[in-house]
Amino acid sequence: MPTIKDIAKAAGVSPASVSRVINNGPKVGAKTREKIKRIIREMEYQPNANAQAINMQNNASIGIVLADLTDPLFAKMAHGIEKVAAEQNLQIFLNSGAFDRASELDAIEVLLEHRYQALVVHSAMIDDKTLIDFARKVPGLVLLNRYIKEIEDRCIWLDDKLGGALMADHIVEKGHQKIAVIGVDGILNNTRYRLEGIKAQLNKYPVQFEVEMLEQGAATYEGGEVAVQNLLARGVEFSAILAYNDAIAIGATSMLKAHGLSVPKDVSVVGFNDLILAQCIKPKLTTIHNPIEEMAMKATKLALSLSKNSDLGEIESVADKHKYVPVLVQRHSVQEIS
Amino acid sequence: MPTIKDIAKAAGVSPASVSRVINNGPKVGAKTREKIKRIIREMEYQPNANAQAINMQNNASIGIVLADLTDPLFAKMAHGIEKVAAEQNLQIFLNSGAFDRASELDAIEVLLEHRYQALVVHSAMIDDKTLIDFARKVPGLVLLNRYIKEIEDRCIWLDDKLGGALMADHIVEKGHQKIAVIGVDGILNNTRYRLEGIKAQLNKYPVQFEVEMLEQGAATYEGGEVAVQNLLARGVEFSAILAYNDAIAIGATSMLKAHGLSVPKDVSVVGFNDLILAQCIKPKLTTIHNPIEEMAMKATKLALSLSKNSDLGEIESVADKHKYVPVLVQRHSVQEIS
DNA sequence: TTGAAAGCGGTACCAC
DNA sequence: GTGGTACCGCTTTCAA
Repeated sequence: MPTIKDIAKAAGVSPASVSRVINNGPKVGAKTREKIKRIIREMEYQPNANAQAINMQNNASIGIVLADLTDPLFAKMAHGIEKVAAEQNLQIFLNSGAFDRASELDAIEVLLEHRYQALVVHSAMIDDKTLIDFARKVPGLVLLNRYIKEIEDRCIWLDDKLGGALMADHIVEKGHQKIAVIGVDGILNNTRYRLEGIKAQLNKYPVQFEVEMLEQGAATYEGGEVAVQNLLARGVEFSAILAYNDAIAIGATSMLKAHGLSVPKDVSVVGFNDLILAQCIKPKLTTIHNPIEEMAMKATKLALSLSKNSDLGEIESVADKHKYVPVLVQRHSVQEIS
Repeated sequence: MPTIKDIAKAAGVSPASVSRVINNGPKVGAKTREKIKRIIREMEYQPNANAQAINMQNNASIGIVLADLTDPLFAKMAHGIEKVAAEQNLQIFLNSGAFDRASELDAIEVLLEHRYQALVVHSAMIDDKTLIDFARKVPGLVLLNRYIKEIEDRCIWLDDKLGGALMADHIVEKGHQKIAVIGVDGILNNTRYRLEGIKAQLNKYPVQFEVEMLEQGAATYEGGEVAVQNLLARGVEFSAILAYNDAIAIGATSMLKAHGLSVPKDVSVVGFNDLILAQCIKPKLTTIHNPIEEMAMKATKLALSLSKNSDLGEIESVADKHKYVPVLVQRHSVQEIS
């Protein structure tokens, strides 16, 4: 693999000139430039990005860490990030955490070692404190889909509490009183806030949320099946299920059917995220729209500008611009009861 | 951000010793080692991966290029790659192509510039010739989900023709004669081979495949809806649909229902890939299982070993080990007719 | 316009 | 064991 020196030699010029040509720099004679370009092509020269990075003291591409590649929400995030990267003609380097604290940490560490300046990280398993440290150390690090008060200006998050409230409100307005909730194990803040939102909203009505109505499991289709299984086995009565996400909602629906319960006739179900999935199934799922793609785009832009210019002088309130609002999408999985 | 020299100075040792400690090298006194380690921790030193790479003449992580992050099949690929990367304690750098020739090319180029030695690329839009050139230039480059005869030892692919045949065979055996096919636009080889498989198999029966039975569109849920719309609008008669993938099959199902046609009573539908989606919907989709995750794992292992040792001395036939076999999964979207 | 040379942050060989 | 130092591939002054 030829180096810049090989090219220089072959072209009878100095490495400096070759470098100038590579970077479209000024101060190179037209014919010299042409000649060098030709040689570069002939010898199939490819600049060594590592060597470049070491000199430029930075890495222009944008690094992203995703907690879990298998979550369909991921695709939307990645897509959003990709969009703005493409606009700016930047490459993205994705490092996955595989939903486990150590590998999430590892992923960030590696990106840092490669000196990526703009980092978008979607961490599910790393604790606040560690993240705060990272954020303080790396100006271009932005947290996607996570809220940490101390560094809220570096977070892009969804108002999960409102999301929970929306679900609760809708279902109560439709006359439901016995409301089961399927949450998710783990330290995810999303879960906690959504649950808080649900409880808070329920309390505004004469509907009490009892702990036995809560079932926790995996954030998947199978998780939904199991949760319903458990609910039924425990003999709890419910006319509605509020699920942590669409996959769970659909798994739940399927298991309900398996037990001869029809949705929404016997049980109403509400999902969360509004993935394409929600529209594919019968009945179409009533769910909460999660503007994750927009959020991802925003996070990317923010990371990019922070990495270039640590002082953005944001006048507007951070909360207004960094907090995104979920919205209820009514479809056909909820029925009014009396 | 401290460098190795800063650490050396602070510890009162030479950069060489620090380097040894960082790389767990031998020939460092126990106390010296401890001292250096302490300073490294105190100063929060992080090795510069770019500088390391430039010296080691290589990049240990594995680079992957995926044609399209929004395809759910992607998640499975990524997951497979991730699995083996984790086993080997390697990081993966993913660069997405966003389903467009130029960016796929770009993605490969960038990975090459960073001198990644092991590359797994899933390219949908780049032509054979270009890919062959890349493969010849880069020993550790493996093509996932693609077959190119000239470099078949560097490809991991699905027997798409067989997949098509499986679909055709199944549907004909169930008594269907009027069989519509929904394919996909673009240069994807998968489409072509599957279609060939379908036609070839159909020809073994007294069932003729007419070109008007073919509808091409996007490989998505919406694509399936549109395709059925068109089929119906064109007035073609069919009792079965063979879809390029599950998403299309589900979109088609939905549109059929919208037109008062029930699956499988009025129309039978067969999908492809056997994603989780296929089991979520009603009726559960009869489809072709695509062992893409296994394939991805294999491709990764292959890339890794090729990058280390260009001569593997594979005794077994390449085709046996690189060609994967799709299998029919019967569920409830196909009905026998007479 | 061009080239020489000093780094960038490491690694590794060679002395001691 | 430890340190000195040339060098990896490239960028960027500074002179010429």
